[in-house]
Amino acid sequence: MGTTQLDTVPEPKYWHLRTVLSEALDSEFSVGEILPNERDLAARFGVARATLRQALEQLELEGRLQRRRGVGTTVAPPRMGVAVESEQHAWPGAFGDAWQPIDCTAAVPPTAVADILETVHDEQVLTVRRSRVTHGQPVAAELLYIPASSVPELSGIDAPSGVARARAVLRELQRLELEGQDRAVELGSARAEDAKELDRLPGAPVLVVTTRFLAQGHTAALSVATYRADTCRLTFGDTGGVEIHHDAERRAS
Amino acid sequence: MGTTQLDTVPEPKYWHLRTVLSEALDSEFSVGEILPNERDLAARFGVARATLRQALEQLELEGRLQRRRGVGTTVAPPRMGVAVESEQHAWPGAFGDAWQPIDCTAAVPPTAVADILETVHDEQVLTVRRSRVTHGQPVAAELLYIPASSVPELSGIDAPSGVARARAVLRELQRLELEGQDRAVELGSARAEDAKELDRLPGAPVLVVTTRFLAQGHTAALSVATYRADTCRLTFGDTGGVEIHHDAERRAS
DNA sequence: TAGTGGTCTAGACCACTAG
DNA sequence: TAGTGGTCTAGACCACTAT
Repeated sequence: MGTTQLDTVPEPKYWHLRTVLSEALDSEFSVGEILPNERDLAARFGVARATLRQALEQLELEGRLQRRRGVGTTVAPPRMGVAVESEQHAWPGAFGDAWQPIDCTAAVPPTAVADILETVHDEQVLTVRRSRVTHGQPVAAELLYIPASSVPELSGIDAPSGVARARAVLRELQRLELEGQDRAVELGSARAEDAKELDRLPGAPVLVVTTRFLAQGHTAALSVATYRADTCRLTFGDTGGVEIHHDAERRAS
Repeated sequence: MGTTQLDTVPEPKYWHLRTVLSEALDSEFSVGEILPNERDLAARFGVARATLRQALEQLELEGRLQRRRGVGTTVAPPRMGVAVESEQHAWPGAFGDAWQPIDCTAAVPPTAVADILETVHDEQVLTVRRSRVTHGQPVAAELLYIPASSVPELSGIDAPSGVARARAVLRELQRLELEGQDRAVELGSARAEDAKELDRLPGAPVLVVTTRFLAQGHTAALSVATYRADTCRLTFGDTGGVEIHHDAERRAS
């Protein structure tokens, strides 16, 4: 037998496979290299394709592999560090922020958002879509919810929607005094819309960063940003741009 | 056909199922309630069990469901907010920190860790295991790597290992002046050891929080904490204990 | 022991990409 | 059009939990 026999608690095949593949990736493959296709790999390891896929899914979740339909499975580059905290204590859209406004609409937000914004449940709020691109790759999609009460001067602005409108709204926000902000990170799965923007399939794992911006004793804006969990490492640095050794990190078992 | 026909881009069954189940959870189930078993559910929706499971996996990833072998699938409570930033600018083990020391050993760390600590690759470092429990439930497991050079006075301490040793090491750490810290969050999958401590299966999704503690111009300690991604929402609050409405948040599609 | 979720198989077909 | 990964099926057996 190829497998160890005296397993007191038999390890699932896919988990063992994950380990074997992981070690092979470290020693025998370099970034960007294409792996054999799933059918061949499954045959080579003597397992069903579904089992092999379970192992590949794990490795993709860990950011080690990248799979693209119609193309193949490649060795992923180390996750890129994406600074989140750098925007601390500044409104979205402040100078130097990493986001690109896409458009702006007025819409009734999900009830969850309405609750946080303390608006009535069927009241429209301004919704700015933004996207964040790093090294030419889309890494995050954001929805910024802004109650009309946060930008009272907005009526004088003509652009009814689109990027111009988005910029105008963000400009108006800067006039308020920012009293603080609040951040949470959790795991989620990409909604169809976000998945498209992030160039992933629906349900892809994402890190959801929810930020509340406080002004005048209320939540003046709420940002819900979804980052690709496979390619991103969110950094919250106190110490400036000190870089952690990514390459090494991934071997940390 | 039971399915809608004019699907221009046919939605995968499991994704549609996820949506249907998600809505059912919102409207027809309450926290802790047990769902019908997978075979029944699959039959009821007219799909194979594997497909049904794909939908359940999604919902579990999103923290909506909890599945336990031999027991069943239950509706999960809202994710709990776990404060990460509150420990800012304090050494691990400082008064009021949320972690319980488990033990302390000396061991050669993974090369990744050695690189960050700037130790020689086969040099032993102190390794403190700690765990974090909230509301009676284990939420995170941590490995704290401390080069011997960070705690020079340690030789005078007798406890060779175990909790006492761990406490002693942490106490020694407080003597250094903390110059800053550095944090990163990324998605990972639980190693067998962590999985056990977190009461999950190996490979379960976790949020890995890596913190570097800087003193004397070097990385004086490195913390790698793995949080259960299904039950935890990591919070980084500037504004004290303002609570976000969890319940609502989960409906935000 | 009965019932649950977890693993695994051996197929089939589909959607997408590139030559 | 050939080859890839993505979806789906209908089974089987195993590990675990409660009774």
